[in-house]
Amino acid sequence: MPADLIDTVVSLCKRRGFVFPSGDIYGGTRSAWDYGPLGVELKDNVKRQWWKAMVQGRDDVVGLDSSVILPTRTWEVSGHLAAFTDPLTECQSCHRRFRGDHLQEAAAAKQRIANPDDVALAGIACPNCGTRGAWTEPRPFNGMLKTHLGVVEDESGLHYLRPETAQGIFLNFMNVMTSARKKPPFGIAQTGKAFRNEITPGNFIFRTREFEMMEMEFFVEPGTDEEWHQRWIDLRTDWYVGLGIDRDNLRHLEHPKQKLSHYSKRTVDIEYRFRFAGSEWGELEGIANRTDFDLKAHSAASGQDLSYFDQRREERWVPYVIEPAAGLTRSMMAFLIEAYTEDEAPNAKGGVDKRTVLRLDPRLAPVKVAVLPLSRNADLSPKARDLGGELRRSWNVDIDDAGAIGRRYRRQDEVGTPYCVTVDFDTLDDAAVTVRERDTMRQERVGLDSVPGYLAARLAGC
RNA sequence: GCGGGUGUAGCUCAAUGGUAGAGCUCCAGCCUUCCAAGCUGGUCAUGCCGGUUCGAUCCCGGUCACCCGCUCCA
Repeated sequence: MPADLIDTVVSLCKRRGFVFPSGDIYGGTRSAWDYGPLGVELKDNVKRQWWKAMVQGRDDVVGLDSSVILPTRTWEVSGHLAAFTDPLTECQSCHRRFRGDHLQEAAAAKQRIANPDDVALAGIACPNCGTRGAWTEPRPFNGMLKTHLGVVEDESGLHYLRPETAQGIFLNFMNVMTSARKKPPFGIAQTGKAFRNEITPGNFIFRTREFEMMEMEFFVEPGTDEEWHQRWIDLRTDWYVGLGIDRDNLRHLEHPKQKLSHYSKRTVDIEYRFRFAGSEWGELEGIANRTDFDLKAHSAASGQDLSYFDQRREERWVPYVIEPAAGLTRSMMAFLIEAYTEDEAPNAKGGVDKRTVLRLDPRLAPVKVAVLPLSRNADLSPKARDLGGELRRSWNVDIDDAGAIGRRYRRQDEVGTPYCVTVDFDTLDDAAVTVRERDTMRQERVGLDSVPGYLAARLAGC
């Protein structure tokens, strides 16, 4: 395994059309990536597996697709406008940046001053280099991206792009609960884009300003929330393992109390061993107990009752919310890194070659089957196209008749295609083909008519 | 946004103040070709803008992008 595993995978992604830098011909734009032909398949497959596990596979979760732009009031009430607007100041000596209010709070506590605002920033020494009072004027740094609706760019048209998809779920809580005839415990799930004005984007598709999330808000009776929280932590961890992530490359990180988000009572992150330069682990998903914070806040601000009438107890209560919130592009990256392997395979010259294989779960593989005519001669290509066309009704299929057969096997291995079907000269006589499996390189002769059934048995759930 | 570093084909690496080369990849052709084979041919590059100069990929300025640091958190 290469030491610079991430670099190797990133390079593979660009070379084979998984991920391109966005706006490449204009020199690229900071922190944005486009998903190429194979990348969009892989990303959609991850999303589909999440949806199957979280929505279609359960009778207590339903789906939703809410809009990116919501009423501005949403973000005032949710607390994001306040929480995402941090006054940042920079030490002009060492150029480190700090939260101005945090510096004042720390100094106030030290000097036993009640109100942090009474502490002058000019008197505070830089925690990094010790220089006193070399601070720039604190400037608000807003983590939300702004846009203006309407033809006139004024304050009345100011809107924000959602920094999480969850709020669209809270706003639709009553609509969904009554129309879908659900009652707690039940959940609402959605996937979609979210936007954050990150200070430091980077690590390939790990942190970007525009990103895709998979979120589910699970509404439960107060008092049962802690039990449900733990259950979802386990379920979500098992999901990654079930799709091929080694349990040893996953860990749970309990958020310390003082670092909890403004809405959270307890948050546990599922982290993956990305092996970044600088930090080994990176977050895949946060599972938060959001309590009744959001529903209560929106209820109070809108005047709409967002409580549930419990017929059994004959009383109203506002549900607590357990939220597994996953980064789609982050888990895609984790699946890629986990799947990347290099081994050795004999070549036609009698030597040994490096063989790169993406051992993706077949459910995630961008291409399920490759159909390879051994030669372009002897009418093998038309035969292959006929077979490919038939298989295409069920799966994403690649037909490749260019170059040596060994090279084409290797190409498919590199992008994780689980099965290759080779049409050879004998096919014309015996109406059979060779099916070759990615992981074992095992080959089996299968009659043409049996190929769809043979593959269907092995690609169940794809 | 600030500091430091880096920008030559898709990748790895050359070279030069005066026509930018190679290997691999990729594409086409030949070959009854089952694990990156062989032979022939082909496509593709000095990030962008400006300055100095007869002439700039090379020197200078700006800009953009990337990498490292400032932890933002899906």
